[in-house]
Amino acid sequence: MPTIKDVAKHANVSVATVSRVLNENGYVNEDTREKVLESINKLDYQPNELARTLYTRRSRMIGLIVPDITNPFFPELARAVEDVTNAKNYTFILCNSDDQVLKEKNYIDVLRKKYVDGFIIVTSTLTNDHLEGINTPVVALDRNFEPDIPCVSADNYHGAKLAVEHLHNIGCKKIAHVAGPEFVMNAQHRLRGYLDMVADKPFFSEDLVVNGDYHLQNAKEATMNLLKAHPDIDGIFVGNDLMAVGVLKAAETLAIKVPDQLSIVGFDGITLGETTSPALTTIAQPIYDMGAKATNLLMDMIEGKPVEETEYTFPVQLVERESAKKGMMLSE
Amino acid sequence: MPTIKDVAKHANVSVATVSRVLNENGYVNEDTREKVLESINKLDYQPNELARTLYTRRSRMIGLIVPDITNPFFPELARAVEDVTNAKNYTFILCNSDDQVLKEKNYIDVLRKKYVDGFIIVTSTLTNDHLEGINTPVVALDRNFEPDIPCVSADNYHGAKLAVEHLHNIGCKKIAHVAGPEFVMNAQHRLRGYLDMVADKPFFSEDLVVNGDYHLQNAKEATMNLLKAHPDIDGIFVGNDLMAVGVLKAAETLAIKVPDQLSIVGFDGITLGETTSPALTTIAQPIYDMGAKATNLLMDMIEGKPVEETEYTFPVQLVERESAKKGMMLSE
DNA sequence: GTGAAAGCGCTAACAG
DNA sequence: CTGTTAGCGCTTTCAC
Repeated sequence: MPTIKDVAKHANVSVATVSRVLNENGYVNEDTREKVLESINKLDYQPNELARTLYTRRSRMIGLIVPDITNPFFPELARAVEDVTNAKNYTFILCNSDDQVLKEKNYIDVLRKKYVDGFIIVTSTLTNDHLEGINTPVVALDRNFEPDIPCVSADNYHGAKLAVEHLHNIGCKKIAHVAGPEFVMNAQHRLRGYLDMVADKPFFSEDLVVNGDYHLQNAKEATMNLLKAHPDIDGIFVGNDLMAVGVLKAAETLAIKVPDQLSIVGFDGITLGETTSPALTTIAQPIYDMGAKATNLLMDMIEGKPVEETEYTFPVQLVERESAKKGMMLSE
Repeated sequence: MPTIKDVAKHANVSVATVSRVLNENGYVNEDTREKVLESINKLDYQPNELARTLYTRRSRMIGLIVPDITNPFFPELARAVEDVTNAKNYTFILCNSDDQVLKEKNYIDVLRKKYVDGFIIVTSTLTNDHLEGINTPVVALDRNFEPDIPCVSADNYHGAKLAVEHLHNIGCKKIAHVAGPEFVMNAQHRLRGYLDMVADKPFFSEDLVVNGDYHLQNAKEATMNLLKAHPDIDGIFVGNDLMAVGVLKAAETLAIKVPDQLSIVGFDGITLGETTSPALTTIAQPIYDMGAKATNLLMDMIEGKPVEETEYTFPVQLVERESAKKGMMLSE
């Protein structure tokens, strides 16, 4: 691999001059410019990013930290981040935290040592203390974790209300909620949305809310218990689509027909929801747009552009598929 | 951030000495060692990986290139790679190629400039020509693409036979195949396995094989056409689980009952297959083990250990769930 | 306009 | 055993 020195020698100039044409910075005679460019071409010279980074302290890499890469929501998000970073000639590094602060911290440490230019973090457990002394730009995605860190997320509260409202509209008389982990901000908002819709209804009692931890299996088990204790539940709003699949499974196991006997509405709008039987009615977030927005935002911060807002909330949307339909109680 | 110089000054030694205790290499007096260690602690010094890399040409990073991060198979694989790289103090960079040589090449270029120590590549389109001049270790995963590149994959051919055999055993009389892309090696092997089992059967005709391109939607459409043309098909071996979900969908759309009227066997053993209704009978690969093996293999190559074998084939296994069951034709 | 030289933070001869 | 020094490949003052 040729170095800048080789190019300089070949073109009969100094390395400084080569560097100047490389970075299009400083004066350089048109003729020598041509000469240098020619040498670069001839030698197939590629600047060494690393050496560059060592000096400039910019690596053109960003880190994306997500809690669970096997939840399809995050690959879809990652896909957006990838496209934007690529388009801007950046590289992104995907990190999986399992929602463990320790792993998050570790990744941040490792990546900072590699001079990454910024982080996009999906986290519930990280606080400013962990970020202390980091002057690397950070944007929060999907879950906001510190007031002064720009955050891109969906309108979780409103989405939850939308979901419950829909279940109500199609005639459900007793609506339960399978929630995400308590420590996850968006799960809280979704829960709150649910509660604000049903808390004053006569059918409501606190044990209509169970915890599924954003995991399929946990959701399935929690739902089995829920449905056994309350056989008259006819609608469930589930905190995310992955868990909703678990709820679907639970219903199947108990031989409860969806949507005839039980209507289910999920949250997220991941592709997985289209493929279940019945296909999942859900509150869809603009996943790709959110990922892209977060990435663009981060790039702007990296490039020193001022960030106007600190909170970007994306609208959500009810997607009617099969798991929640107007049924027999339509007349209501 | 303190540098090695700061530590040297603090400990009243030269940078060389600090470097020596850092790398545990060369002689250094126990007392001065202590002293240096103390300074390192006091200053909370962290060696700059980048500067190190520039000199050693080793970055402790590897690249993982996969064709489609939104196919759950690959996150599961990535998960294994992540765990192993972390355990060995490496970082991995995930790249998505969309099965496009151009993107693959581009990623390889970019990452090489960042001095990554090795690549794990899932590809069908890359050839040695593209890797020419790369003296970075490479291992192929899931799909072998060049004879002299070590490859970790599953026994696709045998798995396919297993699948067809199972369909046969439970009484299927007319077994079709939804294949993956022709240019993908493992898809070829699976197709061959199928053909070797059925080519001499009276029911067989070439149009029992359709192409689903390893995509859910394509598989669904292809299957709709297939089932319309051959309503008497009672068993389908599908090239991967993702497509099998599409096949399930197709059957549902046509009001064909699975497994009562039609048995379906997939391939891969991804978690998604447990969550469909009916749950997917499939040929499971040891996905995590394969990912881990490939990573360990790559690490060994990076560390200069000799590689004994060049082909690591993992056994596959029939996982019986609900989409293929002994049905009415059991008596056969 | 262009080149010499210092330096980004670290490693590895080479002396002593 | 330890320090001096020359790089790794690039960028950027500062002279000329």
